[in-house]
Amino acid sequence: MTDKLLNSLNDVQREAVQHVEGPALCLLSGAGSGKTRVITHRIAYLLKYHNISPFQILAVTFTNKAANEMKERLDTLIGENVSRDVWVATFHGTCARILRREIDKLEGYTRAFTIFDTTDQTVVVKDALKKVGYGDGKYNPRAILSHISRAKNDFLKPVAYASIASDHFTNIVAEVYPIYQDLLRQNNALDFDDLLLSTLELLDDHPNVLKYYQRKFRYILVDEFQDTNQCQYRIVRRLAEPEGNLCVVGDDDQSIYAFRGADIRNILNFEKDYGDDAKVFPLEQNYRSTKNILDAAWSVVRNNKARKEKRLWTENDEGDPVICYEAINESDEANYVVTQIESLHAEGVDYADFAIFYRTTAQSRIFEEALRAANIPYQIVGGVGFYDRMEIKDLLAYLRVMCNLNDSISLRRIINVPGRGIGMKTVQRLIDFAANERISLFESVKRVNEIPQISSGIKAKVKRFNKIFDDLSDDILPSDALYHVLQATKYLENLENQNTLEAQGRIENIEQLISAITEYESNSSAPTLADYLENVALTTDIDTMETDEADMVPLMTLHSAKGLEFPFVFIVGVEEYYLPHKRSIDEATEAAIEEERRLCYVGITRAMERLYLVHANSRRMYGDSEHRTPSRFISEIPGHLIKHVDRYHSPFLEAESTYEEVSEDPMGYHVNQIVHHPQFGRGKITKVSRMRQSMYITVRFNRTGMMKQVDPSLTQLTILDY
DNA sequence: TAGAGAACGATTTTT
DNA sequence: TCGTTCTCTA
Repeated sequence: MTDKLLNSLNDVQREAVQHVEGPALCLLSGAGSGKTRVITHRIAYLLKYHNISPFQILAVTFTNKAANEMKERLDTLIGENVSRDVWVATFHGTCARILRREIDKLEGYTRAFTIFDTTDQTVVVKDALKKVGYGDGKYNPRAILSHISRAKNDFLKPVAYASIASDHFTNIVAEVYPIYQDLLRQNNALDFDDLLLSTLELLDDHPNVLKYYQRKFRYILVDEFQDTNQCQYRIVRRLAEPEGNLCVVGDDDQSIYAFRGADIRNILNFEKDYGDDAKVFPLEQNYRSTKNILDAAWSVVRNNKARKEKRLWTENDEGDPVICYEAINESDEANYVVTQIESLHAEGVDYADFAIFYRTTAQSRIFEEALRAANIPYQIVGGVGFYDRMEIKDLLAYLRVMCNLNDSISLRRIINVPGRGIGMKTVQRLIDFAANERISLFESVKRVNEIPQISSGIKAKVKRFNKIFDDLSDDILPSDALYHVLQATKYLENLENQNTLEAQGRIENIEQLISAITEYESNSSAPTLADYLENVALTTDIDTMETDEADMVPLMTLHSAKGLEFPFVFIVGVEEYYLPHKRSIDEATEAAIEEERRLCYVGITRAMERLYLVHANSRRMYGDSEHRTPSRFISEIPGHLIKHVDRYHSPFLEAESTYEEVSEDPMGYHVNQIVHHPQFGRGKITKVSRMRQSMYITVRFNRTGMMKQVDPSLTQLTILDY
């Protein structure tokens, strides 16, 4: 039986899975080297052969997507009965879950706490700025927020931060930070950083709590370890302290979130931190890309100084050279990509097998337009999230107030939504009253009668609003809460009356929200409003978008591309000022450029079969045309791996003109036949063609999803089915 | 209080 | 240039 679990692994993977004794384990996992496979197999191995209980395992990821994927793989590997008891969650999810049980041990919080997103945070910072007398908009709330966030990642509480504040701006931040924190507490709210920081505080200051979780989690696994910040690393170290097995998996070359506090030193110094206890396994065999793509990726990333020396290898084919297209301008760039997609699609490549990556979200527009014009279905991955839509935020704000009456930020959002005649002045009076009486805004709304400055007509309106929250049971189901709000506010009727296309879209979104809530309730063993809202707060995009179903070209930023793979990849805007980005160049530090180089590396290593690097000589920027030069990263790829083309010299298009599509090969092969290839396995014929005297059969292989052109006179294909 | 024009500012963003 | 946020006025 052991063999069955370990059979599908290569030697290093197997060793890593079986290395159970000795606490610290670090897997230096290159792109496409099967790390999720190792993590899941390791969990299965612990459960099956080391008698570990599933309750004792904690697996932490960074994204919900990764967590879900891991859960699914575990389900198939060890069965749902066992896998559901393994704690698999994101860092923030893990912390939220712990805090949901323990937070009343921290001063000023209750278990009904709300998680504030970036929008909420910005409102709070603006309030805090006003409070300390900088309400004139001189300071950018987002800049202040990012300083506060960074401070929290470094465990700097307001007092500690104030003592190190040096220049003018940080001194302002030092003034705002404590007020910001007070406001959060008054709202019974935590921001994303607080989830981590408060958990760490809880573990540090409450030995009983620490002991409980240390005993519980005897085996801890951390995915994407290169993306952990100091706080996250401290949390897992703490939990793993006694005997705990800490297994981290990561790749320093794929660390691209330094701007969010990720600290590459965590992975570079892991061995130092754990001394002789640390065992490092490098996973260097790549199962994803062609040799050429892998070599190109390496030739770029090797120029970084802050990295562990390693080089991926593969048994895959050499493949095509990297295609570097020099476009005249941004529309030529978009046209080229679309033309390539069209002609490859005509050869049988699915739209979903392509991907277009760009550095900045603004770049997506021209590609959207070009794709739309060419009637090619596409999909923006990770764009404006479903939960960021206005109508969804409004309705969820109602639910948030129901759950946590102290959440004044949400209350303020909805007090006049839909419009009910409670204006800014009235709201300000309510806020002032709350401040004077040292009560929450909700309490102030309740006691509106005591505010003389508010006219009796408006008082009635405020009372009518307040009534929405009367007589709600504590354990109201999220769906019932939503129905109650929709009914009490006539939100849908309001939209229907607007009779616009936009309103129609909003109504559809609300319908989607209803089904999302229903789905949550049927999936959850104990659905509560607080738990639902937590799920929403910690989910970026609606994960129910079935990417497998629809055949669309995905468009995304290089950041969003991490963890994914596609047969045909276009990286666009590979120019100085985009990649590396102007900001990073202006920073003039080695570290900033190295991060951009890693971003480029991540993009390159997504490609399985063919990679296109596209750059334009000129580009319209903020109005006028700008000259652009190819990225320095392109020149880091040696000549034999890359083929430079432009509008007049396109090798693949040229080749096509000599191709002639035919209905059947003389040997009897035809389209849609299922065939077996000695090396690649089962596949389906998508095209039969002739170039000069030779026949070519294009086959799409099931296992890899790759398209290959096979010469049937050289390779033995077995016809399996029709 | 809502809606229209001015003013601003434009990397990336797992949670 | 263009999309979002803010401010002022009807």
